[in-house]
Amino acid sequence: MSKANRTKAALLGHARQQFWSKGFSNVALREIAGAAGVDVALISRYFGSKRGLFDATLEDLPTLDSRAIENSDALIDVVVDLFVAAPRDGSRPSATTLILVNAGDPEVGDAIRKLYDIKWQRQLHAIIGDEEKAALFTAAMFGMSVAEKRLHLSGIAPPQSDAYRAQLRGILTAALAIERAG
Amino acid sequence: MSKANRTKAALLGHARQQFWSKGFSNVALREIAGAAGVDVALISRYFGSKRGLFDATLEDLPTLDSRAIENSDALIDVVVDLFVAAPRDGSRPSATTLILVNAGDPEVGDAIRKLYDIKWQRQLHAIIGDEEKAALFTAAMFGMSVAEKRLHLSGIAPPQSDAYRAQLRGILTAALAIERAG
DNA sequence: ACCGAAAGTCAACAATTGTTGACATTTTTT
DNA sequence: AAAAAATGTCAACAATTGTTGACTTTCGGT
Repeated sequence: MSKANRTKAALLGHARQQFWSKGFSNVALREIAGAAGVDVALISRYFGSKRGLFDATLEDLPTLDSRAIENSDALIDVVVDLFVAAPRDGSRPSATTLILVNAGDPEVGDAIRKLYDIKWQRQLHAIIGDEEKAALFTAAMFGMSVAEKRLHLSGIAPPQSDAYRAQLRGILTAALAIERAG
Repeated sequence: MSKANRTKAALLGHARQQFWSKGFSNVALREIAGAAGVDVALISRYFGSKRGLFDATLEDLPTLDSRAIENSDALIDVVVDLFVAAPRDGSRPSATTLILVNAGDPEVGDAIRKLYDIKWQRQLHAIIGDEEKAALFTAAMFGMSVAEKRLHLSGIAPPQSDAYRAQLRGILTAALAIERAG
C-alpha cells in the first residue's frame, strides 16, 4: 500500500470512529487529522470536503445479506451475533449508533436514513416478508441499542453475557410475534 | 406578565422547539433570537449562556407520575396516549426525540440521560417492579420513537391511527411479557 | 546524484458562533 | 416632567471551523 493510501486509510479510520460516535457536526476535522498524525489540509485534498470524508465512512456500513438468511429464526441469530460481536471500546461504533448520533443533523440525516433503508430495511422486509413486522423488528433493534449504548440502563445485562443475548433475543422474537393490527 | 417575562417565554419556546428537534449543537442562538423577534444578546442576559437556555428548556421535560399509575396495564395506556397525543408539527418535540437528537453530544448528553433516569426510569421501575422489564419497556418505547419519527419506516402505521396504537401497545406489552433471562 | 512527482506542512482566508459592553429606547417611579 | 430602572439594539470581540494556495520535504526512477 502506498504511503498516501495508508494515510487515507488512517484518516478514514479515525473519521469513522469519531463521526460514528459523536455525530457529523460534533467532530472537528483537526481532531481527525491530529489523531491520524497528519495536517488538516490533507482531508480536503484526499476527500474533497468534510462531507466527502463522512460519506466515505458510510461505505463501511455493514449490509444485511438477505440471501444468506433463510427465515426469521436465522435472522434473529445473525442480529444477536452482530450486537454481541460489536466492540465496545469505541474503535468501531455500530451502524445503529451512527444513525442515532446523527439523528438531529439536518445536513446528513437524510443521507443516512436512505442508506439504512437500502442496506437494511429492504433486506429485513425480504426476509420477514411482512412490512409491519420488519418495522417492529427494526424498532426493537434500535430500542435495545439506545437502552444499552446511550441510556446505559442498569436493567440491561452486560453486553456480552448470555443474559444480554437472552434479552436481545427476547425482544426481537416478541417484535416478530406481534399479530397484525387492525 | 411583564414584557421581559413574555420575551423570556418566547425565547424559551423557540429554544425548546429547536433544541429538541435538531440537538444542542445544531442550533445557533441567532436562529432562536430571530424566531422570537429579538436580539441575540438578550439570551446571554436572560439565561446566562447557551447552555443556560438549554437547561431551562429541560424544565419542560414531562415526568411520569408513578403514584397515578397502579399497574402495568395502566402504564401502557398512559404511554400510548402520550405518544398519540404528541403533536407532529414540530411545535413540541417529544422527550424521546430530545434524547435521540442529543445522543452524540458530549456536552449535554450526560445531563439529559441523568434527567431521564430521574424523571422516567425510576418511575417505570417503581410501577413495573422489575428492573429488567423496565429497561426492556424503555427500549420498546425508544425503538418505536426512532422507527416512526426518525427512520419514517413505512411499516409503522400513521401516528394517530388505531393501527398505530395497536403497534405501540403490542410492542410495549411484549416487552413486559419477556420472561427473565438466565 | 538528479529530477520530478508525490506527500505533507504552513499560514491565511472567510464564515460562523457565543459572548460582552456600550449605547439607545421604552416604561415605571418619584 | 424628570429621574431611574427596565428592556432592547448594535457593534465588536475572540475562538473555532472548513477550505485553499503556496511552499517544503520525501521518495522513486533514470
